[in-house]
Amino acid sequence: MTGMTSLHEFCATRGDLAAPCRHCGAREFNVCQALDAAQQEKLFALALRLQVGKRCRLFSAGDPARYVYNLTEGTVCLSRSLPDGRRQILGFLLPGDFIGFEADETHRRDAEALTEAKLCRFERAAFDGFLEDNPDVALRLLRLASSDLAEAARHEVLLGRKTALERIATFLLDLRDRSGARHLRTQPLALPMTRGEIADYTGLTIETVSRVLGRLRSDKLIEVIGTSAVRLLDDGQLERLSGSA
Amino acid sequence: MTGMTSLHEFCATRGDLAAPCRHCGAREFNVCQALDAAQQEKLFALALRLQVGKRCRLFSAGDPARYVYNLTEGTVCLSRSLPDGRRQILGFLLPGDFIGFEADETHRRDAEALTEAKLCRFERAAFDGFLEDNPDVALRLLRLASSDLAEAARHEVLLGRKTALERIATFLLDLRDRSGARHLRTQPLALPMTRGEIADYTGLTIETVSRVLGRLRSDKLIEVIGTSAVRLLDDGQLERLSGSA
DNA sequence: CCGGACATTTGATCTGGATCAAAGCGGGCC
DNA sequence: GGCCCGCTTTGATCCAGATCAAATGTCCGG
Repeated sequence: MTGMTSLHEFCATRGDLAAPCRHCGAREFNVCQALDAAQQEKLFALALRLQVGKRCRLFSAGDPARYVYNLTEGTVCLSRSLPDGRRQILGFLLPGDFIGFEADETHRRDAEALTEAKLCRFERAAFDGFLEDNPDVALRLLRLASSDLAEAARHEVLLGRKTALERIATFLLDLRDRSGARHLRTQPLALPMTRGEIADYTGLTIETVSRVLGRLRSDKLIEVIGTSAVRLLDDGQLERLSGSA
Repeated sequence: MTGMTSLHEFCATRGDLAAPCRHCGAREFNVCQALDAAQQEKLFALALRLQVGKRCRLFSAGDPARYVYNLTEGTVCLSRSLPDGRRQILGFLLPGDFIGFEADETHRRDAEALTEAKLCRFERAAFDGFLEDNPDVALRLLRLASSDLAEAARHEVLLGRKTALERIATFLLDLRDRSGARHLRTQPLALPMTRGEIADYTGLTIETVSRVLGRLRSDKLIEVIGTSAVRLLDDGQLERLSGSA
């Protein structure tokens, strides 16, 4: 409990009072992408716009899955932990990512904001209803879930078979690509997560993450800017070091 | 290429010549579950029943995703490999599992039969059409994809944060549970995969897998029956050793 | 601009699992 | 039923990354 903000600190605005979707940064991604005007209006009527602070826990594994979310600003991480506290971070979510959809009524992961974040929140029941009325959206979501699955597969390869150096190179390149796809700045590339969070994503320790970043820096493959940004200086070499191709 | 059978060795029967769905062992699972009679008939009309031999590669990462499959008998493994040959097995599929659905037009994984296997194969385009006409099936598939994602998350925890002993205990308990859910025999529990495949699933080496199984055996937590079966002798202790609870 | 708490880096040592190297063995095939 | 060939087990050694232990930054609040 390190000063974690909680649900009652949400600063919430009703859908009809918030900025309309056409100004939303996440509009062109994922669920919201390619909704027609009528669909968008209906979906937006179900939405509650939220802003949450750094370290805010959106939900925890085991919680009833009452809501689904669409991230519009900020970074959120999904993780799962073992009873003794060891944690595996499953991924870092960026604006446009869809969060919290579960097969049954229970969350299987923890979701925590790494930065201040803004989200659209939907009641699960209402969202399910929307999906039933809009099968094309359900199909889009199915495609999204499939690409999440492909991404999980790449992460499993990273965790099961890559060396520390390969893991960090892969992490940096992936983050750069994902950030770029969302039109976020990639040079320098923001690292909204701590070294500890990078460690929990890559299956390493803080010290190893730090040492590998140090080595990449002294090899002039990256420039480390403060503690929360890097510049990738040699994509080709990083690619080679990533082990993926 | 160790005697791998390939596509032309498929022994294929047309849908209308094969045993009807009502005798299919996979009928009560996944996609086929709870289809009404009319839907089942339509879907079956699209199906080609296949039988493939041990080591048969169904598809490889990078292949165009022309078909989706429903496994009805046997075991199939999904994997991804690095260019230098290191392999990560993502999961072992049992009868009832649905295989090969992709977000775009390309497979992202390799799929290989570990035993002789029977499958229903559907043209991707025809299957997509069926989904459009049957939104309830699309929703079911979406739910399936979500639980696959939850399973991938558990596997990421195993690969990123568990010890060798915890990995093997987890693997054995999971396989037992999954086999049980499909009404397969669990005592003794069949291990249709080699030690090398267990190693590639758990992110370990063959030697470590063998040593850990040896230790579990000498601790009287399992009985090793030949090379392809085990008996779990102390679920509570295995559970504790699995690190998960 | 300063202080102080926490994040990060760096260094020394340890160790779980990998790697290298031989035996066992099992089960498919004739 | 016997004979291989490849799988599996077992043993000895090694090493990448973990752990333990200090420094050093850095950023935030006052």
